[in-house]
Amino acid sequence: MPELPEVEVVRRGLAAGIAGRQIARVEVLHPRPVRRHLLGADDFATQLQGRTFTEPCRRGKYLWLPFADGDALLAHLGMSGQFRLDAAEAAIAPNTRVLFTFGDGDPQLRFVDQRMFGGLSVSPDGAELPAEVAHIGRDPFDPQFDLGAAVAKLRTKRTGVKRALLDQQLVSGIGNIYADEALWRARLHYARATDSLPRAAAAALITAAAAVMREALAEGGTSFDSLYVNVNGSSGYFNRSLAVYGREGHPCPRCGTPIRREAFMNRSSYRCPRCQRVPRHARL
DNA sequence: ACTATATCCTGTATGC
DNA sequence: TGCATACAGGATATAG
Repeated sequence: MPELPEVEVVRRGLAAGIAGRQIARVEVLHPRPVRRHLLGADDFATQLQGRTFTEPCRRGKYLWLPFADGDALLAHLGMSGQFRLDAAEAAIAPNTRVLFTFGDGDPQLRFVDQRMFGGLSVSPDGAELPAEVAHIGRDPFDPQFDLGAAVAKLRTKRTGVKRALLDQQLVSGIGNIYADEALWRARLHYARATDSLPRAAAAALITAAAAVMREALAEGGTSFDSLYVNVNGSSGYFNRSLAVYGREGHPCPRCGTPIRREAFMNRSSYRCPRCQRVPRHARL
């Protein structure tokens, strides 16, 4: 759901909405989203009081909101996390988990998360790069992203190519939706063995993932329902441009063959059975 | 060391 | 109508 383009839309919304603002009060309405803050919800709220946000940062699907003092608020949207900027007097939406009130008044920052796979925590000295994010690979939007290195690393893996795309330590930011779209563009089956993939094919695959995510960002991200929205509560339009994801039975935009949905890693994978043939040596 | 699987969580949709 | 089940899937702990 929120993958790189969606998280970037949120980051930009936060840049406009909270940079430079000082926190007056934090209220944790549900403890689960702050479970990674090991000192507990009360400490989380107390620690944040009086801090001033600077420009928000992102790597892959991780967000962090640095403070002027060098620490940071670390955030992951998980499956259904949202940041919303709402007037303090506006009704509290269902599944609102954490409220941030600022010294300058409106708007409030609200963290809403239905499934609570995401979460917030304070990362000491995390302004530059939180320790919790250090193991995550650079994403394709990162100026220091190294395509050659990513290709080399992918080809050393002994697994299927979709697993490799979803591995955030290899290339970050890609989730189930953009993995399927990239595989379709590169005409690869998800179970194609990474170690049998020619260098050029691997490069084309990662480049396709970057391209589809860039196009999605330009459309404001992908959304199927109200679970992914920007800080204003509205959703992007890229789902209109998806070739295969969520399109079981619809014709492949390239060859017209009906798209197939298959179980994969406890979730779904969508592919064109003609453009993306089962490889001789499939590897899941 | 590396790869694969189970787990967390809630709301919505579907089947009987 | 009501209850049970499937599904959405990101990241990580744990198992192999």
